[in-house]
Amino acid sequence: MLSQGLPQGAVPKLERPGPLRDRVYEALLELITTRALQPGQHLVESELAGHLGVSRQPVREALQRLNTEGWVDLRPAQGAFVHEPTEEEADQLLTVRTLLEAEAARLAAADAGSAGIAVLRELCAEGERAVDADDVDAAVAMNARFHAKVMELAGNAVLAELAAQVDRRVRWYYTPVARQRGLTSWIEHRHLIDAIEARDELRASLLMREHTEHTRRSYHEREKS
Amino acid sequence: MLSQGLPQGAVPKLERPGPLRDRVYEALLELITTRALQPGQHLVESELAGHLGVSRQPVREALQRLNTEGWVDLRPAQGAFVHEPTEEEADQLLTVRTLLEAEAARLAAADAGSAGIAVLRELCAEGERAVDADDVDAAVAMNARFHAKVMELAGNAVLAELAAQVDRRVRWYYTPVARQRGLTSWIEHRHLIDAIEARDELRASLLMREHTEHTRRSYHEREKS
DNA sequence: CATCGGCATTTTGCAGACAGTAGCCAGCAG
DNA sequence: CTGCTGGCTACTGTCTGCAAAATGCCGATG
Repeated sequence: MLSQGLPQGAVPKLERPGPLRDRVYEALLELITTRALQPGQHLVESELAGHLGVSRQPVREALQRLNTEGWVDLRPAQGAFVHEPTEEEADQLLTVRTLLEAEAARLAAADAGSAGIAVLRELCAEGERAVDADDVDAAVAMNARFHAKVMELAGNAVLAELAAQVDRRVRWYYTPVARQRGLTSWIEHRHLIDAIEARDELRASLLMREHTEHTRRSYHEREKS
Repeated sequence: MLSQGLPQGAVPKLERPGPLRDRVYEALLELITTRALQPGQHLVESELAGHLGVSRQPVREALQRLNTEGWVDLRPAQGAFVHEPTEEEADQLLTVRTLLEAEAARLAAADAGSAGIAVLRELCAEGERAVDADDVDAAVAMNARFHAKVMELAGNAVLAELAAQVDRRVRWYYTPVARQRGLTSWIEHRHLIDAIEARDELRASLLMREHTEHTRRSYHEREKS
């Protein structure tokens, strides 16, 4: 009897490696976002396959997905290239992000429960601690989790999925500047939570819009220096 | 210097069959949107491959793309199933569409040229003619082109791409009802054009929001009958 | 010296083959 | 009759092999 003392939970589904293509996908995405693969670089299937220790097929499927999500450009009969973000595209992407996040804030304000608000406050506090400790990586991570939680409270799965993709790309483009503005960001978060708690949809939406627009402004200011 | 007098665009690039996976993708998408493949149906790779006269590989890649775009659900080690839209999801999708279209209308109002507005009026007139002729298919097609043109005038490629995906899925969900309301729709289009021409961003945005919301209302009314 | 044509290499696109696994049915013990 | 177990089937996931297309280079030529 092997199946005797399994203490409940903790073993949801017996850790399976999952489809290879997904792991390849995540590996490549990691390499791209960390700039290990630079924009414009030519990605050779067999090269990646050899480097990751798999065949070309999973690599192909991962590249297909990265292509539809806008991370790589797949030119027919020529191969995959890491997407090169232009100024214009970055700006447009930020516009869309502002739109999606503002709507999420509005929806969250419309029907957030006290439990969700408590979580937001907790995340916010944790983020501020990270900033105080000068732990930039942790602060960035907490920022992402905060926005994701707001999105979750909005209760719109479609919106959440789109925002997740857009957000990730925005973060890719704006990482340098995003790492800069740590403190003021969390003050704005606090105000946003207050608006959500007050069920003030309009104010929550405007605050979030302003909040994300600050990123754009920081970027353009940085550009001058 | 050969590349001298090429009057920009207009060169069809010598129609080539294009990658097989793309054609498979479009074929499958057509089959799904036309309900030839019903929601929940199990798609067997070898079956599709045989039916289309190609190998499994292009089919797999097409399914991957359809999966990331939300048309099919790809359950590991079990295969692909046509996505089954739920009431909740359809509603959420419509919310997002409203959001994107309204923003597009605002942006279009912000910087549309007279040339673009002329095209809109032309499309509108053509749509009305189709309605008068009771040509429902043409009217639906013109409606899609009209919205696409507004999106183009917005000048935001990222927004346009997202909206294109969302719009197509919305049309899939709401085809029965969408075919109904033909005439009033074009009156609203006219008002929208007026607002864009007047550079009235707020009014354009609100009109578009109202316009797309009508679809939701029509759907819920239909539900009762 | 510049340019054009052809060749070789590289890389993708596609097809077929093999292994692993989930689901199902029959058979059997209780 | 019911519940379990074993094997079977069909499908997916992955790997390898082959042919076509594009690129870049090199030599030939005006």
